[in-house]
Amino acid sequence: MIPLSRKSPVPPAQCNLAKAVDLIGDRWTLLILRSALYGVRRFDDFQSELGTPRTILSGRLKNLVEQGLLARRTYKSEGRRARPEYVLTDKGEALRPVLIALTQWGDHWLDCDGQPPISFTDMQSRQAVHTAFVTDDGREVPSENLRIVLRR
Amino acid sequence: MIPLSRKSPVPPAQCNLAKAVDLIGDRWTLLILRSALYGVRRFDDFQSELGTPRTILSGRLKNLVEQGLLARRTYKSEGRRARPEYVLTDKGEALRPVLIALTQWGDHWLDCDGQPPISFTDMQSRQAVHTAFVTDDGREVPSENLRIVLRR
DNA sequence: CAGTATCCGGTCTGATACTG
DNA sequence: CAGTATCAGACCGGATACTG
Repeated sequence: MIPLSRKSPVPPAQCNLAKAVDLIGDRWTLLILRSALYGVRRFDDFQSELGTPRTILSGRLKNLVEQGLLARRTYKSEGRRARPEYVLTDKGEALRPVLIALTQWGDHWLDCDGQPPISFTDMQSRQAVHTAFVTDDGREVPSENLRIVLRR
Repeated sequence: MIPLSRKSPVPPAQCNLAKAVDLIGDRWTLLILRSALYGVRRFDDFQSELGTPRTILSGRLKNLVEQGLLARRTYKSEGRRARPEYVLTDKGEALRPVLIALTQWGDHWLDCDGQPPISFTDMQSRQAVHTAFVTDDGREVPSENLRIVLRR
């Protein structure tokens, strides 16, 4: 078990986790990003899929654009009217591991009865994939073996 | 870039990500779990570290206990009065990879100026560690190579 | 389609104070 | 220490209606 401690090694205010939570820690934002990671780009597609009130969705998208997780672009296919679309930036895409890790956690711990509705495999080997900690030379490290290193 | 899609392959309502967001998707809960992962266990330690209003903290802890992420126990060291403490369950501990992945995302994308305040190494080899997707036989898979598999 | 404008009711928030 | 009680204000969520 984790040893008792009176204080975290890094105060929460300095921890970027706190900032990340400010950004994406609400009921809709993570779900919007989920949809975006699956390729949804248009206002009404987000809206009908998530059921988000339009006012809220509008605000969340605006905020995600301001924060640089989504880019608002104008898309025009021939013979059709131009439409805005919201596509993930690199910064937004980089959240994919977080979202997948959380999804897998939910599949394992929140939905014990059935099979998880979704899983992930390596396109090449077709093997199942899970999230883990690895060293830079590719060895997997169990989470009990992690040590925290502070910068001074 | 992610191909355009009108709908996610799994509707959000069936996705356990949505349930997970309901559980931990608010300003305080993730931060409480962060502290817990660092070994904080006591009400006032959470409170003074996070600055959470006591009423809120009380409610969040209660909720986390109900959901099975924390267990409320009574701890007594000799010569001292018994105290309640909140310790992570296995279910709560299992969120560690999610929290670390999000922390590392924040360190990389939110804090471009400085060094990240914290990093993680393998206790044994002392090498730096990052979160990644791996196959069951331990090969790392880049996130572009993930394929979604739906259960029918 | 892709939004903005408004409005109302509810929840969250945070401060203060009090108890075992 | 570890909470509960109370209260005012901010913010959020959802419905409805209206525009380009």
